[in-house]
Order: sequence, then structure tokens, then C-alpha cells
Amino acid sequence: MKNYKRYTVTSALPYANGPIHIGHLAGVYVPADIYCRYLRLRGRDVIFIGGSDEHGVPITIKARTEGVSPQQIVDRYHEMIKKSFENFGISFDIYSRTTHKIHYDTASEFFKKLHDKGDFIEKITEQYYDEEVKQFLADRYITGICPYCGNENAYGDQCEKCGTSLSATDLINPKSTLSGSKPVRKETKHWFLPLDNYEHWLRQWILEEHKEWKTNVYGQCKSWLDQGLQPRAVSRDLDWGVPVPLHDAEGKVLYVWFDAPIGYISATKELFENPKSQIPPCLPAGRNPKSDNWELYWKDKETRLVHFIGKDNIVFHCIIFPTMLKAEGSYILPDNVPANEFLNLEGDKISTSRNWAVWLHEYLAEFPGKQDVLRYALTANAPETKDNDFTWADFQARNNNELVAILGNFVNRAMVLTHKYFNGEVPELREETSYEKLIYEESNKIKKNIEHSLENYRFREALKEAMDLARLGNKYLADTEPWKVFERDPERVKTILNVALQISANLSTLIEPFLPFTAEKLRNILNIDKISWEQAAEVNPLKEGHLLNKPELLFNKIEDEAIKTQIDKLFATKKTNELVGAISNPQKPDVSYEDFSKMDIRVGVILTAEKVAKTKKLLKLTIDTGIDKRTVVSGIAEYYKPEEIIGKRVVILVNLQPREIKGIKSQGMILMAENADGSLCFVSPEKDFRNGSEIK
RNA sequence: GGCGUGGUAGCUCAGCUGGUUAGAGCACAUGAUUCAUAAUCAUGAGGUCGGCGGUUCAAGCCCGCCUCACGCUACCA
Repeated sequence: MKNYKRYTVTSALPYANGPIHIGHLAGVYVPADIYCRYLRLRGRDVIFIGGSDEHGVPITIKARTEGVSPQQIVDRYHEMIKKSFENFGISFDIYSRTTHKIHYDTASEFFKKLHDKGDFIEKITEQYYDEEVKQFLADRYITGICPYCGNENAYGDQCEKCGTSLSATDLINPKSTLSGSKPVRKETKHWFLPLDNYEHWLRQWILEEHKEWKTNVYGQCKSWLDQGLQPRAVSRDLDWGVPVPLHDAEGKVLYVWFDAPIGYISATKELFENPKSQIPPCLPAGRNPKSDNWELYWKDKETRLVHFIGKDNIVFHCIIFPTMLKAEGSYILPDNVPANEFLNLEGDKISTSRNWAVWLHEYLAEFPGKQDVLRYALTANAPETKDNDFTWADFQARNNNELVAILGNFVNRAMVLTHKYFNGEVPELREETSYEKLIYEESNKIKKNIEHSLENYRFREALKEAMDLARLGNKYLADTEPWKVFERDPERVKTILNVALQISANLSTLIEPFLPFTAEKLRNILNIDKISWEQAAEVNPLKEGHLLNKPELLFNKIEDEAIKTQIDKLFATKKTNELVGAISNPQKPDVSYEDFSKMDIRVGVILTAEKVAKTKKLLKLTIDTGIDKRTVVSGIAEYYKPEEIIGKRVVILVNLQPREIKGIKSQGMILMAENADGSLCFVSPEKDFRNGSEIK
């Protein structure tokens, strides 16, 4: 493996429209923090970059619905996120935000350079424009009638009623949500990054030169590359974001996915502009940027750039951003992108909108002083290779059976025994037996194992290995039984407790990346300063006669009630969600009888049914409508098997404009009832009426 | 439908280029022990390695088909 002089570590910029939850932590921030703390402990030159991603359409929508400005929204969440990260001990060198001026300048400059080099292609397309407020409308800002299900309030990108993804130009009677006026189509120009031109290079760079990337990352990249890349728009018509830095670009901003990763660069610049004021309180003293030149961290070949992200970000960090960097020309490329999978909560997907999450700020308030317990539980069960499940029962078990019983207990045993026999002074090391030599060897081996695991982004494994040192300590005490030996051979006990305390001191270093608060507490108990990684498990850090502080428990048991409270809270959320789901959609506006009577709805019967090839949802049906026998394509394959529904009596809208679907002309629409969960069922006449009977 | 990733002990996961009786942690059982937050230590039980078929002297690992989970993508009344 190449030896790098310095490290630039980034963690995905959280989107500033909501707080941080355990999914973000387990997937991105905890592993990134462990990695950086480890590197710092080893004295490596490293910067750890974070910040809020504050642009994009969802924030403008949230602002609009709350009747405040986008800036107010992002201010609120940025502060909240920043504070909870600090409290949780995520040791960013800087936690910046994409609304800072330095970011606007950096992103503009970046865009401008690519533009001037002719790296973009320009395309003119037609989009809706609101003449009243003189603005192009993002798809989300347009509502209208869904052409498929008739929902009156479909959004321009998606109909939330039937789940269909739409293009704004599909909507019937489009309406601007800004002014309520009818938008007009207008030509607009946008800039596209021609990813397809970089395909060959990307294939070589990823598929040939980075075979060591995690299989999920590598596989996802290969999938994208094999499907072929398309030019990607890097600008939007919007008034919230970094303005496109060109003369003819009024009302246009950089697409949030273009500007966000540049945020890593602008945050780095900001860090070096004013390093002193930026030191967050949670940063350990031995903080590390060893140069004062930000460019070294982004442009020097001897810098290792690592992006910690969740799996939803793979394409941006492995394909798009590297292409941007490559096109710009002066930047280095990521050496690795250790993307994690997702964390579920008690068996269900974490969901911000459904409030199905453990929110960091709430955890910190409800479990004060227990940052490390969550860090431990999330690391031990990190979704490194597949989606994992967080349960409160597991959280409790990790604390009680591992942190308390193995780590906390070992340290406490060594401390209590030393106070009991030697008044809290580190006793002298007398004659060492082969067992003590074995302990030294094993300790050193454990350290090497942790190093190897961490260098390869295997945090779960590394944590387990760190705990092995506490296990070793417990075993050592059980085997040597100092409480028995003391009566007949106190000299031997001196050696035993000396060694047990050395193990504790080494633990304070080896657990530091994972459990920084506990490491600090342990050092206080032992009354020692930080021990460097290089020294840990190499020399005995404690001097004979060194006075220890009073024993203090590193962890306390978490009782069932505390866990029950959390589970009850989630249960209440679930109940609320069910109630919300049970509320029927409000009645649509009145229609005239005339409008209704335009629809020709008939009783029909299904004659044949077959799956449409290469689709998941579609069945091709032949219906006897009483008028004729016709073909209808229906999206019900997830709920009905073709053979089950032949002969089924159904209700069909026969005069719906025919539409070609997957090359099949569909004449009409089968009426279905939809349940709250989106499942569908047929609507049939109660009696055996003849085909072609009209429904009125 | 296509592509990707995963399906190994009750739970969470290791298993390198195929090679002796498939491993670890937690949970469980038994024993030891009492310095310690009834914590610890030892031993043990527990697996047709998602299913079926194939290649091979030999497959958890290779190939084919199927199935389930998650993601991307297509198509979608």
C-alpha cells in the first residue's frame, strides 16, 4: 500500500432540512470519526471535513410551507446538527456550510474554470415559467392533474397519489404553486457535464485501478458504467443556490449536487484561512494539519483523499465528483470511498418523514454522558457489508454485556485490587513469568490487528479487537488470581497488578478512536496523560509508585425501564403513523354531471392475461367489454397472477384515450380500489350482470 | 424486467487465489471462582454454509436455474 504524507477525510454533508439520526451516524460520521481519531493518534497529518449541505429544492419547499426564508431553515438545522455533532464527539477539523461566501466563491470559480475550458455542453430545453413571479419553476413547484390517476394535486415530478413519477409537462392544467397562475412553456439554457466523455477514463480508474474498493461500491460503479453514462445537468432554474457565474445566466444556480461536493474544498479553504477560531471544542489537543496551505490537501499526489458516505451517494462520489475533479485538472482523486449500507430501526427503514428514527439530539438529551455507548453500539453493528438493524435490546445488551461486563469491569477490578493491596500506587514489576511475556505479545498483536482493520476500513472488526485486550485482561486476572495469591506471595501480586494496570493504560489508547469519552475518563482514573499510539503496548506506560485516582466506574448498567421508554416512544410513533394512514384523502372539487357522464364505464370480463415482458408491474389483458374484445395494459402484476384472474368480472373505463405502453396499445383502464398501503383490488358488480352494462 | 450487493450457529458477523473434523463475539447450558456493576474464567451444546442441479479427486467458496432482502435502473395504470 502506498505511503501517503497526509490525509483529507470528508464525510457526506448532511442535508440541512432535518436533524441527524442514528442512520447517518452509523453509516458515515462514526466510522469517519474513528478513522480520523486513529490517524491523529498515530501522528499522521490529517484534516477531517464536514459541513451542512444547504441548497436544493427541498429546502425551498420546506421554507415555503413554513412561511420562512430558506436561510432561516438552514440556519436552524445547521446549528442543531453542528451542536449535536460536537456533543457527540465527531471530531471535525471544521464543520462548515455551503451558504458561506467562501463556498460561493469556490464553487463559482470551479464552474467557471470548467466552462472556460469548454468542458460543458449547453442545451436549451422547454420548461415551465411563471410570468407573474418571473421565475422558472422546478418540477416540485408545479401542480396539476395527474394524467394517470386524475389526482388534482399531483406534483410536477411525482404524483403522490399513484406514485407515478412525472415530468412537469405531462400534467393537465398545470398551476404554479408560487403564484397560482398558469405557467407558460419557455426555453431555458442549461449546462451539462458530459459524463459519457469520461466513461473510458472512469472504467480504467475504477474498474482497473481500484479493485480494492468495497464490493458494494465497486459493483455499483460497474453497474452504472455498464449502463452507459449520460450528460448530466449541473445547473437549475432556481433562486436558492450558487448563481451560475456567467453573464447570460440570470436566475440560474448550480445544481445542488454540483456545488455540494465542492463544499469539501471550500470548507478546507475556510479551515486554513482562520485555523485558530475554527478549532471545535471536541477536537483532541493533538490536532493535526501540519501545513498552512490548503492546496496540499487537495492537489498533492501524496495526499490520500477519502470520502465517507452512505450507499445512496455512491454515484456522486465515485462517478460525478471525480469527473468534475478530473475535468478541472489540478485536483487529486479519492483514493477510497468507503460507503456503508443502511441502518434499519427495530425492523423498519429509518424515515425522517414518518419520524421513524432515533434522533441524535434527543438521544444526547435522554442519555446524557452516554455518547460512547451509542458510538459502541453503532460501530459494533455498523452496516458495513449489508443493511443492519438497530434495536434497543441490542443497544442495552452491548452496554451491559460488553461495555460494563468486559471493559468497565476489567478496569474496575485492576483499580480496586490495587487500592486494596497497595493504596492506589502502581506496584513494582518484579519477576516476570512466561505468562507476562505472553500478555505483552498478545497486547502487541491486538494493536497490530486494530491497525490492520482500521487501515482497511473494517471498523466493526477493529472494535472487537480492541475489546479483546479487555478480555485478555480479565483472563489474566482470572488465571493469576491475585486475591488468592496475596496472602502467601504479595511480591507476585505486585507484578500481576502492575501488568493489569499497564493493560488498562494501553486500553486507554486503543479504545480512543472508538470511545473517546471513555478513554479520557480512563486516563483520569489512571491519572495519566495521553499515550501515543506508537508507545501503546510497546513499553509499559505506568511508572512504579505512580499514584492512581479513586476507582470510578466507566459504564453503568442500563436498566430495562430506560429501554422500555424508548420502545414505547417508537410504538407511539408507529401508532401515529397508522392513524395518519387511516385518514382518507379529502374530497376532490365538485364536477358537473355533464363531466361525469362523459366517462363511459362498463362491466367487462377478463378473457386472457399475461405478464408484459421485462416489466415488474404490468399485465396485458384482453377484456370482453360487451362492445368489443380489446387489449388493456394494467399495472397490477404485483397483486394478481395472470392465471388467477381469467374470467374475473371487472369495471373498465372504455373511452379513456388509448395509450401505448411498452409497445402495446392499451385501450381503456381497469378501475381498481387502492388501500392505504398502495395495494390494489378489483371493483366488480355485485351481481352477474352482462358484459357491456353501463355504470352511471 | 435489467444490473449490483447480500442470504454461513438463536442474534451480529469472519471465512484469503476451492483442499484436513466450517470459525468469532453476544445469547444459552454446565463447571470453576468471588477481586469486580451476579460481573469474570473454562468447557460444552448449537450449522444439510437460502434452495435445486452441475463442474471437480475435492465447493460455503466455481458454473446454471430458482428464491428472499436491500439498492440502482427501466416500465408503470
